[in-house]
Amino acid sequence: MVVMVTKTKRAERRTDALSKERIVEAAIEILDTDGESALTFRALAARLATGSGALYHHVASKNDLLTAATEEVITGVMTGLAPGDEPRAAIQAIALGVFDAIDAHPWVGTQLAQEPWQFAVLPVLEGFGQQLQALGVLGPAQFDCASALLNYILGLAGQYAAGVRLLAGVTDRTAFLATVADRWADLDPARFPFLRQAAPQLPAHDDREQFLAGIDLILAGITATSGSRRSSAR
Amino acid sequence: MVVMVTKTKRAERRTDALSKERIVEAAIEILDTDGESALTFRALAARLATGSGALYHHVASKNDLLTAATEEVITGVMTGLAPGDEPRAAIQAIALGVFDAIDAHPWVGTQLAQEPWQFAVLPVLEGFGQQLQALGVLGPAQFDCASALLNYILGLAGQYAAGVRLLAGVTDRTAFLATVADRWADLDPARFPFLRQAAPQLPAHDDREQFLAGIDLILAGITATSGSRRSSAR
DNA sequence: GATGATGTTGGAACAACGTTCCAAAAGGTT
DNA sequence: AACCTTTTGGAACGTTGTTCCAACATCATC
Repeated sequence: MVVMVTKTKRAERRTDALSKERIVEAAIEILDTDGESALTFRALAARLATGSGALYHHVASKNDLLTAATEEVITGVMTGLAPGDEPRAAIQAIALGVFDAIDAHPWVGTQLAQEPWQFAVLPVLEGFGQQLQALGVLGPAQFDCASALLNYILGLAGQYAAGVRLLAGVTDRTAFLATVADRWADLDPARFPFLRQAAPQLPAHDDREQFLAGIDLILAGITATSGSRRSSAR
Repeated sequence: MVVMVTKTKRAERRTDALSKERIVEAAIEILDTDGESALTFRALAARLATGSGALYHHVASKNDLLTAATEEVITGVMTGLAPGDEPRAAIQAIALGVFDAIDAHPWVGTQLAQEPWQFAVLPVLEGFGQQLQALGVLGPAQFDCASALLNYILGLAGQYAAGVRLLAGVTDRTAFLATVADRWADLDPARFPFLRQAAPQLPAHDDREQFLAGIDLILAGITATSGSRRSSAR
């Protein structure tokens, strides 16, 4: 009983001690509950009952903070994956994991779309590459395919995050899509026949399902082009 | 006096008169020459030899300004396309047009990746949809495929723009990619075998070529899954 | 021409932000 | 106790988007 209080006083001295982990955790809470625009160093300092200057002893900048927060979410996604799947299923699992993470934390989508060279994307790209290798994709095509998958996800990340940003309080995504559909339906019929025709299916569609459809499309392309025969549709 | 009929005689009053077109034009010049961070209402007012307040009589907000500038560039791309092409070639032409526009104006990439619901993306999506229809893609798959192509482009747009932002003055993109490659080569071999192996080909690769490879991949997937013949490469 | 009405201009002012600075406090070591 | 290092927290700085408002220009009407 008495042995527990031996060393490491530093960690236990003050329960409210500041640390990068605690700051990132508080930042994620603010981002999740009040949105990206609510994350300011003043709001963060207020929540942690400290001053802005103290935060800068643990965090280099706001960019550093957002990067760390994104990293936290993405590594959580990648470590939670079941290994040993069939390559195609594994790729879908990775993609869906990122999608769900962005669905739960839309600010991650903004961050990934805006800073795609940050560390957080590397585990995703690595995961794609490994599975493509397992799929039998050869040489430089591996990187092309992995990059295509990643770009597709990053594009959707930005789109999804922007949608949430436009909602700004409205929790109903269907209502948002209905608004977009209305705008599409009012477009010039001569210039936008396709969008006018596609508008009705916009509010009804399932984001997650369409996302997976895109992944399957790319996977089908990979299968078609990387096999022994080259399907030149000319 | 009840005489207040508007005659809408918005004639040209002065040659140096302010207008939304002139403001957008000046904004594009600043964005192109000095980068996205250089575009402030003060810098814009200085370049147009006026005050910030005057600008707000023609432009609602900075977002409005960026949206208008992006629209200007994208409509320029879409109207410059030669019609009557074969569908697959037409899709590639649209994609390459957007890619080249982002290459020439990296801030367009930022804008598209960040605000994908703005008007500027609609002509692109419409173009894809029309060509897919011509390709014989049926029903809801049209929208899935068009959306996949668009998301891929938007993801690459953000990635490309972020790369330029990180360069910040260095004109050599190869040098930037070499830096990234070095960082990849230093990764943990146990966790990142694929990226370490892919690193050497990073500085050498052609962005435009890889971009087209991704488009071809998606097109191959479309052909494989939606055509009359199903190329089951199993 | 003079006169209002209407819209434009330009610069000062405001609130908010990220960031820096620094004096006080806390903690650890001798 | 005395000293040094790290941490804290709040004030202050410079910059941003935006608003406000007094001066100005333009034009239909007297």
